[in-house]
Amino acid sequence: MSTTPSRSLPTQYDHTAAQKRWYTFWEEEGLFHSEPNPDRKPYTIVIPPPNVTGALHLGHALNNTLQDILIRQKRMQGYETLWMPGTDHAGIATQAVVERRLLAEEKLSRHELGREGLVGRIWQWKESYEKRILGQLKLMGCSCDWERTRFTLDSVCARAVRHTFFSLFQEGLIYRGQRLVNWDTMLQTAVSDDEVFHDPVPGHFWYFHYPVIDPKPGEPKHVTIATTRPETMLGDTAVAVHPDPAAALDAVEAELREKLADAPAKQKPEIQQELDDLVERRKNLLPELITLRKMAADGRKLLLPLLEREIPLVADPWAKPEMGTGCVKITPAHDPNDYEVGLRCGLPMINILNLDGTLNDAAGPYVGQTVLVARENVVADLEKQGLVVKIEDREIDLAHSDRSKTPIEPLLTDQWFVKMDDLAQTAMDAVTDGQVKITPSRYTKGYLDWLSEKRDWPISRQLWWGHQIPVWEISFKVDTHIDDSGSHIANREKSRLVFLKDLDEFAEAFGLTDDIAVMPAGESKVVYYLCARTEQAIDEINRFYRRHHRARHSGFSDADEPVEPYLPTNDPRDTADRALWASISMMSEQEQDVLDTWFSSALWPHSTLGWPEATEELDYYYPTDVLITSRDIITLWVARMVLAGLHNVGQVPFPNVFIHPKILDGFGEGMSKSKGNGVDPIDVIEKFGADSLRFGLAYLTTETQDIRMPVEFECPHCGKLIEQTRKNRILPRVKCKECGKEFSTQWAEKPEDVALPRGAVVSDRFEQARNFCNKLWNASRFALMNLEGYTPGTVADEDLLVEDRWILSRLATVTGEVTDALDEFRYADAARALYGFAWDEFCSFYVEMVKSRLQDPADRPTAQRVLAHTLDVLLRLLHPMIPFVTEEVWQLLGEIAPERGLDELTPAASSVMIAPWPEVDAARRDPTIEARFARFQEILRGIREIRSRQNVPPKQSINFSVRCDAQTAGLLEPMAPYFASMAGATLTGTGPDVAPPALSANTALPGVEIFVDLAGLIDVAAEIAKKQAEKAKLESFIAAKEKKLSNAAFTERAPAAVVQKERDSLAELQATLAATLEVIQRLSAQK
RNA sequence: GGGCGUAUAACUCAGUUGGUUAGAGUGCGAUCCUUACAAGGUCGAAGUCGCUGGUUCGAGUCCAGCUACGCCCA
Repeated sequence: MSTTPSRSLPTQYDHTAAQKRWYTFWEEEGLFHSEPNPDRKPYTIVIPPPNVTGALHLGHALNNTLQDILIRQKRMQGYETLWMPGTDHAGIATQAVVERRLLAEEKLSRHELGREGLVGRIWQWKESYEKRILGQLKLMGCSCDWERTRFTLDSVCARAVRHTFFSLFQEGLIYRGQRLVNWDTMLQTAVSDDEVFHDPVPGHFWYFHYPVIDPKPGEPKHVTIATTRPETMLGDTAVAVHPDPAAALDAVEAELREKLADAPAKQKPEIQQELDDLVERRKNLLPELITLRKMAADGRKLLLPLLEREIPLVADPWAKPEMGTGCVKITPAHDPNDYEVGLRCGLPMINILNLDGTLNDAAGPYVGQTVLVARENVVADLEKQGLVVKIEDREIDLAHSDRSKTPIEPLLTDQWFVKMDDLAQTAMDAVTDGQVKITPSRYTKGYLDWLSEKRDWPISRQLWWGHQIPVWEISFKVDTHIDDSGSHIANREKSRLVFLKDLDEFAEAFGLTDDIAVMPAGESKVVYYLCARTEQAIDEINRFYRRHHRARHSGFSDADEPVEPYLPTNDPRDTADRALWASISMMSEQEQDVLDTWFSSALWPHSTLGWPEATEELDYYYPTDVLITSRDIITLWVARMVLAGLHNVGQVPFPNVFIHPKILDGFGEGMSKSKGNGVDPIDVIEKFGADSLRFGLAYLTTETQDIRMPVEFECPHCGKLIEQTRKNRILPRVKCKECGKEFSTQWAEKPEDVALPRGAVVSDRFEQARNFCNKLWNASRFALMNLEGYTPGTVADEDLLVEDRWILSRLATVTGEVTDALDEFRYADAARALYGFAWDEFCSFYVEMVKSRLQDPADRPTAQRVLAHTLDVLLRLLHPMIPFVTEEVWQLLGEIAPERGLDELTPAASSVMIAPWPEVDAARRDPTIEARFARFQEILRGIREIRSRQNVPPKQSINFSVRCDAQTAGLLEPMAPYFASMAGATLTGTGPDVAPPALSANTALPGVEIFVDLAGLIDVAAEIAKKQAEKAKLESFIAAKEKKLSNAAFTERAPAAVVQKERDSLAELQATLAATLEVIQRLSAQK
């Protein structure tokens, strides 16, 4: 590109071409890649791996922009910088979308397709979305080391998962147990609490009678219970009543009375009503509850209707005497609270559900029916028996699966868990002792609170997409055993199995290597779990399985099998071994469940670096430097990464966690595709450019506020923006208000909708950033055009003019501000500092002022050098936020000014991406110059304001004089040319003796009075009006100040400096008022 | 119910340890196609800092209570 820039540079920055050009350039130059380099300090960030479930949205754009800004800055600062990219398999979420599609498009269930088939489909999905996601990141300009891209389900991560599981297993931190889980009957898997949302739905409250068996005289013949899920009565194993109903009512009443006393008047009636109800209840209900309580103590039983099962009446505080009937049915296998009661009271737990949500054998006549059908039938049958007391309408807070959107059924199932006690403590300690710092610090509390509950982590998921749990189960015969002579005996204690008490011996007996661990499943010593650490160990277990299979089905005489160590011989030991093998009654294949996705995500900071191998990367890059993520996964992910890092590597994964804001729409709601208010970063990039996307997001990343971003549809026909509302955002097609034509949205499914052109969802929040990039582009364009004939050279201080010294001083200050802000994750501060400097100082003043000097052959070289240098530093400061436009300009600047610098000439780096980050040039800081310059700006603004209010035509030049002290006069005189070029005003006089022209407009500033000679032009009436308004304002300020200063309390107690400041300020105001009065008088005389 | 956060111009947001007359961008009004930039320039209007009370010489800022909204946990 050696043509004259002025010819080839468009006046509008073309982001599309630049993005493609420079991203390719960076990639080809290998600038994203990092290798361990002992000569430099490392700086590492691992990407929060986006789910392969779907494409990236604006939240991801924010998350990754913030990471790239730091990565690019640190790279410029000379660190060996690694940004580790990758994606997450997101078990249930991904399987759910693929299953939904399978059903919609091919009418196939996962069971019809089979495990292998479904997993194959999900891999296809993963491939296409991974490609799309990585493509989006590249379009955004992310400088990830793509050669190192990982996936949480790839072989490297899988190895880390197996090793982690194995060591936890070996340490006894993993167990299998029964647990009430949230069961998704559609996907047929447990889902975690985080994957459940509650939605109020209209329902009923049914009241039933349960008959009492053999009531004694005076005792009720039945107990009344209420339920929202009648079918669960089939799993009831008790009815509970409060152990001390009177005391419980007392407590509630006391609380209500206290509340009543404190309540504001308007709430009192409501609370009083509650109290009245309570009194009523005490009268009508309490005696019966007390009787029931006694009956429970006496062991009275009830007859569960329909199934005719005897169930006990128990006493448990879960039964609230102030609620419902005061009695509550207990279904331990299908309700979390009842489960607790079941544990406390030692009740049987009867599961009535099949995994698909139909009722099982335990439901008796209702077997095979779905929950809803069974509900109707149960109610109908109870009605026939006259046991339904009443039915109330009621809104029910129903749990739904976030994945399938179907209601959750609580279900008791076997699950795998990680014991969290010690692990959680390590993660808490890491934060309390400062090894890990969370910014903003307020998120620390939530992290610690959550971990302190130390709830065991359920890690198994009944899914097919994920890391299959590396566990195999074997069980031994309990009825017959083998004695030393090899004959079967019934006495277990004499069995050869006694040595299985020692797990080492177990391993030895079965010839297991160190890569297989054994754990007894419970007390019985009959069932054991084997866990494999490596691929080889898995093979070994498979061989183990085949051997057992042979031993059981063909004995040891199978001549077809290749020779293996345990072939039968006449050796008595072999006989014993044979007996041992034969004693295995069942050996399962590998556990079918997979691990919770977060199990593999937790390892991400070290698994991606090659752990458990002692790789050079792990040694060099670990711990990473910062984790940048959003607040909703602090517990799910951040906490688990910390404890996994400590457990596996012995070091925290990162010393810093930065939690960034969430992006909301104009209604304050989170963005999501399912709401239709999601903005695709690609749409923003196409319309505004990647730099604008990035700068706009960084500009809004403040510490406390979420980012609210009203969104609009962009009409593809006329480009008009149509405000998005809650109504139109869910329509498949929207009509443009401007041109009347229709366009399609993400909801378009019908062919006639799909055929319409698509309307992008955008936000004009990015306009400011787009305009800023364009402003920078044009200032650069000006510089490039005026650098023709640039000769490299240092600049002597005495050659610098006021504006040079001013801009260099400001540049030094801003460099410090931006560096500090980024160090503390204050992105918005950094962006705002740069925005203000580049636009209001560099463009609006420096560039304007340097124009005339560039026309003067004598001044031109110095002006060019300062201009080139300032632009150079500015580009470097802006590069992390807006990498493309800065690179575009950097390259052009490099052609015309390949060597730059004021004190020392330096050849420009081949890319701004690897140019050194600017250092604060403290020697250039000059507060005096900055203050003087501010004075100049004030006066300039005063003149412009007069021009404007007097409607002086822009082309007409005016004369002005300034009455001021000699020092200010000395400052202003050299600025005369700038008043001419920037305000079309000729300076005709300065100093204390300046007299106002006969007809003039004036502006009074502290210590300065400006007179603009407006003979023949002035609108006297307007001017007087203006001055009168000013006078009134000044007078009110003065009055306020005088009052303040006459207050002895103020002058005595406030710091002297503050009081003096007020006095000075009052004096200035009074002087200004005097000047204003003088003008009014003069103008009035002219009238 | 517990925790965290937010409330400042029509909109989106800044506002450091309390201290002159509370700022920016968008939008609005006026004006200008001045050869870097109309995605621009210049100027202007626009605020009971959610409400109530307290601390203080002084509160957008600190404290308490209240209201509204958002998020997290149960």
